[in-house]
Amino acid sequence: MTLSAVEILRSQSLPMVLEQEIERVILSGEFAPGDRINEKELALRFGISRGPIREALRSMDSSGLVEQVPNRGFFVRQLSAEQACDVYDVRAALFGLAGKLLAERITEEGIEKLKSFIADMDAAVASDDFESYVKINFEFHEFIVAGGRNASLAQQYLGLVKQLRLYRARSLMHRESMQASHIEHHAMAEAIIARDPARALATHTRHVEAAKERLMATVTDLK
Amino acid sequence: MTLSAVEILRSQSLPMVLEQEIERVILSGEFAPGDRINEKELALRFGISRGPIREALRSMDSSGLVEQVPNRGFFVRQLSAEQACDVYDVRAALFGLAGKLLAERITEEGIEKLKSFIADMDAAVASDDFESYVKINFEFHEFIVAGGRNASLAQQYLGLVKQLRLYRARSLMHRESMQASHIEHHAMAEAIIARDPARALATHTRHVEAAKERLMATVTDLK
DNA sequence: AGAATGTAAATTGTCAACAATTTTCACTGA
DNA sequence: TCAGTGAAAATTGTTGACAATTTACATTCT
Repeated sequence: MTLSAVEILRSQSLPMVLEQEIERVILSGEFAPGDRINEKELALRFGISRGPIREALRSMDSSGLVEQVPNRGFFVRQLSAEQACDVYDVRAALFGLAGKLLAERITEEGIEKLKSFIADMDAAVASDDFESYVKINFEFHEFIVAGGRNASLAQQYLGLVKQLRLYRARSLMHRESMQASHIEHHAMAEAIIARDPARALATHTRHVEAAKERLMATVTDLK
Repeated sequence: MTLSAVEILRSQSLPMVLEQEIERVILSGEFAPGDRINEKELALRFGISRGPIREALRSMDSSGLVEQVPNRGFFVRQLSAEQACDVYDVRAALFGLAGKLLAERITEEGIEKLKSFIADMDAAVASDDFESYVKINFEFHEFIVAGGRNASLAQQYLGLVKQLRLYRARSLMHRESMQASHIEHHAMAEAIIARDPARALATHTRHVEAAKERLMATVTDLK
């Protein structure tokens, strides 16, 4: 059921749209972590006044994408290696919960969908198609989180993933880690298909922890 | 090390202070869940214009305390029983992580502090002093979360606790559950003192899950 | 040359007014 | 009686202007 154009405009206020746009600008890397955000410049760019811009930025402050310093303005949030580790740990806990809930609640059709994700990634790994793998991998994780049917969890988790993109503002996955990561996917899927919540919790948590370790192994300044 | 008055004023902007004030008004129950928030009224109350009020509300929207409906304004967020359960599940996962981290990182002095919390609550339970128990219990939980030394975790966790106060806007703990709750505290403390992360994870997660079940047992409309 | 100082420019913080939308409520007609 | 209608009032959304603060930079002094 798709909403009509007018419905969308009704449900989306200007600052809400702005939020998505500014988010896009930041996550695209145009504004780098640590950069100061000039309100006037943004207002000019979108052809509106500073009021809605500030509202959108205040909202993004709460969700951890920007930081406000009184009288100095908004800055794109910068994540240190330690902070990124912290976020990864929280993400691991939440993803574990998502796996557990999914194991409890998944439907037969869900299991079929899950299997097709795994098969598609199998193919991508076999043909060393990194681009496809990253794309499917992303959808796979979204599927798991959405399948937990817990709006609070989904919101928090997605917020953390956005925050992590601020760390080094670059890809969170490297080609070399593709196979190792996918082996974990198999263990996760097995637990879900077996509808084993405890095992799903463990495998899903471990998957994010491993991703953290793989990423941190590539940086030198980890204290 | 306490900040000087001028330091505090430097670090706190008007909308930031407003946020705390409005939060206080909401959590105190003066504005009930579902109530519409009149911007003009708040502006008049604090003697300022609507701009900073709106900024503060936008921020609170992101953290889940209010909801904005385009052209209709801000409403105090209302949590259904199902939504409260969802939040509890997320909180349980985060608190489990806090326990795990604390078990890994707690100092000797931390362990002494932990023991004194337990002793104080033992005394409160023994003398059936519910008021004291609630107060110490709150500080005990804050201590655990802070001890995890993970800012992201602490922020998310505290946000969820605030959200839960919107459910029935009333006490999340009843006198009858004091003893049951405290038995769990002992198990948690044992795991921490033993510096056993896995057991800490399990006992802390279970503690919040049990709190959820105790609360939900008192309401009838749980689907 | 380099640090310190003072002034101008730029930027953020706040406000009051206006436009757009929703809500209220008296009125009408079946 | 009550659903429908339509203006009036109230409320939200947005803007441009002004005040407060910070930043940039040229000047001075050591």
